[in-house]
Amino acid sequence: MPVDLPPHTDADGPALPAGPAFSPLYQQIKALLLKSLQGGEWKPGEAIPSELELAGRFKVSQGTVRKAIDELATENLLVRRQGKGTFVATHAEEQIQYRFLRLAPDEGPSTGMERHFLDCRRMRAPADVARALALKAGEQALLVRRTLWRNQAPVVLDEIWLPAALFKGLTADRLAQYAGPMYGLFETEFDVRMIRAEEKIRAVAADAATAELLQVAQGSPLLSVERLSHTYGDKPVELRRGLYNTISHYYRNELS
Amino acid sequence: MPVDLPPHTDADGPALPAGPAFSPLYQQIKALLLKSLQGGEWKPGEAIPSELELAGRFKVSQGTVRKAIDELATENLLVRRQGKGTFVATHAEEQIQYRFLRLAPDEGPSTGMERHFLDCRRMRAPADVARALALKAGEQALLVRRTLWRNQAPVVLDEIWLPAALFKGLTADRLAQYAGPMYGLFETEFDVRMIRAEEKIRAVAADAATAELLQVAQGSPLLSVERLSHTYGDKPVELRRGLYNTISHYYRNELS
DNA sequence: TAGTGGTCTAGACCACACA
DNA sequence: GTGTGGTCTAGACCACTAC
Repeated sequence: MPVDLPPHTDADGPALPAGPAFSPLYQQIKALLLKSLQGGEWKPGEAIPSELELAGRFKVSQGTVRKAIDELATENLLVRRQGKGTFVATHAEEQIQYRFLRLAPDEGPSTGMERHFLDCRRMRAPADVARALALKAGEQALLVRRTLWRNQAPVVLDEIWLPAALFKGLTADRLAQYAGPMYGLFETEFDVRMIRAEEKIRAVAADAATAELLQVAQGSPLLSVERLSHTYGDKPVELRRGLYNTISHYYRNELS
Repeated sequence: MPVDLPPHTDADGPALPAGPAFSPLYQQIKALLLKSLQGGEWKPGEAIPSELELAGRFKVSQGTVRKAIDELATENLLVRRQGKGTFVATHAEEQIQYRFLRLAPDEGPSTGMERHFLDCRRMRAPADVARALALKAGEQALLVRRTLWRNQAPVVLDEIWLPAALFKGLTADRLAQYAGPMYGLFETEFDVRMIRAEEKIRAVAADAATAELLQVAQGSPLLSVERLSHTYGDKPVELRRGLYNTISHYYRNELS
């Protein structure tokens, strides 16, 4: 690539205002790797080619490939394992903890929670959901509802909105049968990889229906967690509205 | 340093189980830089010596210093500025936004908020506060209470607990006079730098006193944000209990 | 023993800020 | 122009994993 694509600012005509800046070689390599990931050349959990091989393929030094991979690794798209190789990140084998779940119990270990699926319906996406998921007007969406339990008590009620076009054949049964994180099933069965998400968190009062499902009094304060998840290319593919009972759990966050 | 401190695993006796592992040179350099930061050799906002100079001082290559600085920069302890130098991170000149405040308004720009200080009292630390701040039994603490306002309405009520020994002379007046982030004042006036924090978030119901201060109905759901902030060496130096009215604001978070 | 990622070096050159 | 961080290279060697 360095032969065809000099790392300098695009040499062309008189200087444009707010020009194209400057793209380091390793950023170009990173973009190429990203394209391969997006194109499915390497699947989640698989190893990508070795640094030396990639360096040969792209005609750059190993150090340059390294820097590209470094950035993808800090973004959690790749995982390096010394002596073994570099692997595509996956939600399907997060042994310890669900990667995106920030809920921790006040006491005891942060073990997995029991999942109960309530229903999985196909319907026209409401306006706000359609907007968040960038669906065309009237496009179909799936609504999955489920609860998460710990110690025989419900803690979380999730409403999960998905573009129906991407998840053909998804049913509550299929969800219930799959062991492991939901995002793992999305990867292996529907080829949808969750890369990044934004959450908006508020405190709300439980309505009657929610109160019953979470076994709390109506009006009880609940944590409302609205998550918008994205795949490659920052494409939104899931809108998840969670209500958490934070009597014996809390949402943890790190600031730096 | 590489002369006196070979980067190999500590050569000593028969292999211990779970041995001391192995410390790369750049990690040792990083530790030395950290010590200088902690010791106040370079103050927040100041430039540290150039990479070349540090390389000379430590007798390592520029690349090794670079990697050490890289890590400190991604941890937000240092800030690199091309062409100018590398600077010690500071809360005192965060022009855009308070670094640790994750509260955003539903609409409009995330501008600064108006601060009203209610009081600043010195007292014996309650047991839970003492435990969190690692204070000795009966050691004195400061309790600062304040509200944050936007658009002539109160949004946040903070209870801020500080070790009295570190903040001699802190008063509500002094806080009110200082323009800019509170952590900026802590840096310049008390030489306490906030590096990292953990937050535990829950939904709670407003009690009578809180309801009045935040101008909401008693029992209204509020976001409870308990923040434990640390300086160098992971020493806890602030326990902050915030209650946020999330009617027109939300707590934002990024997952990856 | 071979292959992979991880560390370290030395040197050349580029982009940016500032005087 | 000088000094700073940023990029890129080529090569040596180390640590970990697997066979």
